[in-house]
Amino acid sequence: MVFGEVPDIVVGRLPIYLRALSHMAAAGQEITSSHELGKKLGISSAQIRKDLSHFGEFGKQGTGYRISHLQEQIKRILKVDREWDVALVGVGNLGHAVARYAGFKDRGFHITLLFDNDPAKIGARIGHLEVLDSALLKETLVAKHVKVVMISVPASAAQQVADMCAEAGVKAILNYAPISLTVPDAVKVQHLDPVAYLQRMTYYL
Amino acid sequence: MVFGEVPDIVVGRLPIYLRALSHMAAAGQEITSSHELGKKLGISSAQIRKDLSHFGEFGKQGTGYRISHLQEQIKRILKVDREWDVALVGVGNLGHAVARYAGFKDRGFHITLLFDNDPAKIGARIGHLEVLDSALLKETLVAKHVKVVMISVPASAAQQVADMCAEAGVKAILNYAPISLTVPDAVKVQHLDPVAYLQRMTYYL
DNA sequence: TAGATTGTTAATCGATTAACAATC
DNA sequence: TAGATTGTTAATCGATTAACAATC
Repeated sequence: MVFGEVPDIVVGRLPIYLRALSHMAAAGQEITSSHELGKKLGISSAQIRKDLSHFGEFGKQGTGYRISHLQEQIKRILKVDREWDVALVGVGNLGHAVARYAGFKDRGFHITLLFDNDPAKIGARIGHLEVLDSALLKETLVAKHVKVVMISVPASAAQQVADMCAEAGVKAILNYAPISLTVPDAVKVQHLDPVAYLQRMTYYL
Repeated sequence: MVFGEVPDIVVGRLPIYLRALSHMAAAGQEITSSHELGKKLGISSAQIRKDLSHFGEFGKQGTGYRISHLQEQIKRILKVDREWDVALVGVGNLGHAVARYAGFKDRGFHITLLFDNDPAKIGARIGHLEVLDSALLKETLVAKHVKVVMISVPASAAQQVADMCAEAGVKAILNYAPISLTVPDAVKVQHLDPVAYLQRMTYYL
């Protein structure tokens, strides 16, 4: 049933649904139900139906959801029915691995720019991309209209990089550095700190 | 004030608080307040005080929190006032970078075992660790009493690895593979899917 | 003391769940 | 038709916030 204020927590579950649907599709499955999906994800079927109802009606009573159709719809809602150019800043150990990771392309993201400030890395090639000087970061992001950036520089440099991204008109930052970034309201940030997730689990041990 | 059922969402914020406190401490700061911490993290001061109140009283009226003391207390609560042995399964691109990442050690985690099922990788060394055959995974985890595992194998193999970990008595799994794992209730899982986070942000673009 | 900040309570706000009519 | 499952409403549950007495 639609519109306006969809809770962020609902938006956050859509990629999870999409991921599960992709696996079902890859296994040749064509139809699923809120019950099946919920069981697979450890979420109640009611929640899945409620979440989806914020955006429209995608299923059929008595039958469930056609997987390909639901995938298309969620991709459209999340705006990953296209391909976003992504810049990656910092190509140390982790950044290098991120740059080589093949899993972005078919889920809506294309790494098109690499940056580092280490003279030993600038000019090097990773795959078919050349590592550019971070000094060119802001102007290049502006020139190429890049809206999505991944940051994998050391924690000490991450805020500064984020500031430059925000000034360059970037709207989404995925931060691999173990530090909480502060950005303007118009910019979204997600933090990817593996240790924080580990610590969250050790509480229960 | 204290005990029993602390909401998981509260537990999940403690590592974020700890991370911010570490940065303050590293900058030489000795005291902070719920207001300052909240501002830095984009969280209300009331929420921070409420969260902490689940575990005890760590501050002083009129003054705030002594950073070193609050760090110690949160580390104790999260059980990272010790060092956990961690096994890493899968040392491809990403796993290799994870194995070399230096940021685990001083936050409570020590990677002590590496596994892969690729004959070309088994026996190789990464840092001072030798890559072991995944065929030995279960028995080795049992023998070494490993409770924490990171999985960075392809999505197609992740569930199988998770199953073996659960059987081996592992209690916490950090999953880098882009798939939702199903595990027994006694096992905690956290998923680290960068693309899911990116998709969550493109919704707002 | 005056100012500041905690820990806690109660009120508000929002998210999840249960239930069911509609309908495939 | 009988069985199944959706989309939606209302009830429940839980988390966040506002406010303030206590007190450093």
